[in-house]
Amino acid sequence: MRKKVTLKQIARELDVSISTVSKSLKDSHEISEDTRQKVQAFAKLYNYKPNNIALSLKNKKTKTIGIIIPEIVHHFFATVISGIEQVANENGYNVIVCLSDESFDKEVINMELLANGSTDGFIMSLSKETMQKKDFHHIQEIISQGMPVVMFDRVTNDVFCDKVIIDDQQAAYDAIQHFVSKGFKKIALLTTVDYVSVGKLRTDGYLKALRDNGIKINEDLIVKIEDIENCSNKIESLIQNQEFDALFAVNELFAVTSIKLANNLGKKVPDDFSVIGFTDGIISQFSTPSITTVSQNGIKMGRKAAKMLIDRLEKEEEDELYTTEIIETNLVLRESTTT
Amino acid sequence: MRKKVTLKQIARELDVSISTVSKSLKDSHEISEDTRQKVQAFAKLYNYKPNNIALSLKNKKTKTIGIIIPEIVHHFFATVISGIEQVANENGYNVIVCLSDESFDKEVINMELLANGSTDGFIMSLSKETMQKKDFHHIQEIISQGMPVVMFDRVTNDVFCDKVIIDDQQAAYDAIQHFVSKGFKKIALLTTVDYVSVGKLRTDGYLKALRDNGIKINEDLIVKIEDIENCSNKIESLIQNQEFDALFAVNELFAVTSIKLANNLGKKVPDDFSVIGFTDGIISQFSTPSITTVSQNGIKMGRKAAKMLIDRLEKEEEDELYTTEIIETNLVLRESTTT
DNA sequence: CAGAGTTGCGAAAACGTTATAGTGTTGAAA
DNA sequence: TTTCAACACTATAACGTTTTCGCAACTCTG
Repeated sequence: MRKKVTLKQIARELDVSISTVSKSLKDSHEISEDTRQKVQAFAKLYNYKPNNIALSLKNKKTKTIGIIIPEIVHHFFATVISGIEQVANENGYNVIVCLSDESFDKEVINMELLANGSTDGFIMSLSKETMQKKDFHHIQEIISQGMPVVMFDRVTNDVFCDKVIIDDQQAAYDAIQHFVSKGFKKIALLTTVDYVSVGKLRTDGYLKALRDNGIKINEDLIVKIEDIENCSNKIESLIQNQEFDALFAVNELFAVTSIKLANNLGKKVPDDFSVIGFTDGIISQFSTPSITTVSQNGIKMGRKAAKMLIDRLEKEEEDELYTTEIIETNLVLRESTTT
Repeated sequence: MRKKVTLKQIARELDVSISTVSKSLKDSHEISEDTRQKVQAFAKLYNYKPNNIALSLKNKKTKTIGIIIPEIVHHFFATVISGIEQVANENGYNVIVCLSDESFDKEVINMELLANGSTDGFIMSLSKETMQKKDFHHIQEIISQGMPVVMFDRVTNDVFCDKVIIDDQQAAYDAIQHFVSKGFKKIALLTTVDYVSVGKLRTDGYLKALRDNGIKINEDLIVKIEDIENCSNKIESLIQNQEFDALFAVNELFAVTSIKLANNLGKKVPDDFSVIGFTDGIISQFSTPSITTVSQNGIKMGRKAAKMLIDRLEKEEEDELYTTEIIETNLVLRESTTT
């Protein structure tokens, strides 16, 4: 077993000081050509590579970004990580990923652990529980220690930091507008409970669009789903008992589920009603019919978030001006809507 | 801004030595009850937490696992990460994720970087390019430095280390056996080029099952796809020009694509032919018809891999006996096969 | 009351690195 | 010959910890 070689070992072997070795490897002019070459040759032979941990301790920076997200088995989050990783990689950073599992406690524990020197900053999306509790002290604490945080997608106004979001309300508005332009007036909504910020915003966009088009809001057409596992009943009841010609779902799962249930109940999408979903993931692309959807570009979000974080890390003056970047969405037309 | 407090600062404030502070916080009996309480109170007040980097340097272990995978926007890999993260978390480890993007160079660079002190070990799945080149020197090198590596899914026999795989050949065999038991004899295969180890193994299982059942192998029914982006032509040609009553695809994408194309060509699954895919991902669950598939339990693979790595990390005697764990698969029956 | 043991604390080394501040030798200018 | 600079290198501190060892000042014991 060939253990990693250190400066000290090289120094001992060549009978020079550690400083000389370090400087030789950095091509310092303080060291004679002769010595430099000797050291460099030796270092190359033994494949010397500086120890990251020692460097981190010395430089007080780790070149590591902490990512805290609710889950990873989720197309959108996976794309965001992918985007973050791209930019991180381009800038010599690594990413360390922690999953909160939608749990407040896990989010807190993981962040506090990583904040003790393991990362230079954080990119995060809030867990459901955190949003529900509205307790952000762990994030405030970390920011007040001078560690930058960038939030994406699931953000809160209660914390001052950089943010990357899509304009959820506008995106939903556009989707409804699309329906209206096709002549649909009876538009159902499948959404989440209000404490999920993005659900709320998308609902707001739906309501605003209806209002702006002078369409009366029918509460019976609005279904708020709490438990994503057992959403079938509510959706079935909507399809069976209400009359509507279009349906807007605030996520992929609701969209595909409603299509499947409609099928079972003898209704066809888009013949009996059109469907627009949210988040352009695998499901929307590959279900039959494929689903028209509001596409949130996760890669772009991730790249932007990483760029914002690294920018802040690499300029020394502390800038108290936080910005919120909005990533544009677009409607991807597929088979679940009539043309 | 309240910067993190260190032992040194506490020592200065309380006018004791650093050693005393450190020992007090560890409840050492060397320190008087009085001093201990004073220090602990102060530390609590200022929310002292030891610096991970300093600890890593001192202990020569980082409590961090490096994960190197080809991509993350991929349901299977995401589930594996999820499994790894669970076990890592339970054991006080963090995970640092690097994506090779299927590139040999990126795989090498990332591993070498992390190997310089950043992680205690690796869990990895080979990139396509690495498998094609059959160049594993970077992995050998890291193992020879005494850093444990666990490979999963895309592994190689050329490296001695712990591995976690599914029995690809057997799983494929079972899928074909299922077809045969339903009375199908003309079974098509949609597979990858041979250098993708799992593709090769699944193909072998297909061949063996046919042979064992005395079914003549018809090369016209075997389609090897190189470029996953442009697989439509080959698949269409298969569906149009060949006659078969069942189709086995070595991944989800091939399965769903063939169903969609069949649809376009006026054929219905499972009425005209049955389909079994591989990997139980989102697509198989949500496509219409939903797809019968060989389920590889990614979570389980990840958990197992993490367990193997951590076991090796936490026992001091170097064990040269490497094991290969096989995670069982099972056939999830859905709508794409007749019952 | 001398020697031994206990108590409570501090000094120092170590992990691997870099940067700053020396130090001794040489050669040249005054 | 003195003085000063240049050269080539080393020593040391620092990053934040833990841990071993040493050392006083007590408290017993006989």
